[in-house]
Amino acid sequence: MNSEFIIAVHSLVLLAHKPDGMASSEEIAANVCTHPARVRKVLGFLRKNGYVTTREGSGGGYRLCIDPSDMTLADIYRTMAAGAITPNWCSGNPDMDCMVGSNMQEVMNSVFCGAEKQLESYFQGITIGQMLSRIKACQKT
Amino acid sequence: MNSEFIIAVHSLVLLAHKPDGMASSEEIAANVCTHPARVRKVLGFLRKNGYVTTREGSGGGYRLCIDPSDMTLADIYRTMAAGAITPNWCSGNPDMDCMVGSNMQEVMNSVFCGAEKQLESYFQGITIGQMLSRIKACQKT
DNA sequence: TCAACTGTAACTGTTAATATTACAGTAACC
DNA sequence: GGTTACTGTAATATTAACAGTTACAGTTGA
Repeated sequence: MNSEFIIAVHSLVLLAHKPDGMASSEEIAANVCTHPARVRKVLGFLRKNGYVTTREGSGGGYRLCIDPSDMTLADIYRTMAAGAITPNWCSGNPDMDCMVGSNMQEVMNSVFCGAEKQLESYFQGITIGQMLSRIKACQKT
Repeated sequence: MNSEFIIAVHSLVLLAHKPDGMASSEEIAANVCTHPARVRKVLGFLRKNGYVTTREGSGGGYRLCIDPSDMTLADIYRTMAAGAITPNWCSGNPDMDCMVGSNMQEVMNSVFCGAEKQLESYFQGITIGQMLSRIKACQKT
């Protein structure tokens, strides 16, 4: 899985946890352990998809604009990492003579298409709100 | 998904398709479109796990030693690519003060652990024999 | 006007992945 | 018994992907 998915999820959980639901890229970056510029890039995507609002200028930052219990990891996966488990390397070649070699790409593609759906349906069952609950549960123990 | 998984699946389907169930690394490599040395490395793993037998020397090569309908992609995934969708990049840090930042790794880990299981159960439903059938179906159309 | 932000693009360094080379070991065949 | 055709494996390029960083223009509040 790519790290932008992780950064997005972590950022949203953090925003959901903050009482005022707001934080700057610098504050988020320190919590995630990465560079503020990366956070800005990732949260820029989330803004374009309507998950957060941003305010530029002094005192600005990012704010959650969807109920954490309405936002699933599947939404974030589709936005930030769609196709992440499908390999970018292909075996075989449609132009070759052999039946196996020439059709493998198509069959492999359908296999991974199904795998993506399977993964999405799993992520569909996990919300940002639940992630926060799990974190609270960790804290107690 | 890593390419070794692809190479393994492709090689096994090819072996299952061949009338004598046998091929050399060079022949497989040409079909997969990679280098014979990579094929030998991957099929070495498969041999250690009992999926193929090898014969060195002249006239040697690789031979399938399990019924294609008994071998699932889950078996191959576990052998060649276990943990492939779990990110190697981690956000947060257990030592930090913030509840979110300090527990995110553990929670994220459990999420991807579940995702792995989900993926494996999907792959469990696809056998090498089925892959070959799908390829034959492609050919006809 | 200054200070604190976001939005982006460009660049760098590092790691991971793939391709390639090389050679020792092994078995069949004449 | 020598030659040829293979596997096994390690070492070494070469390339692509990824995370980190810098830089600066644009925006907003005080």
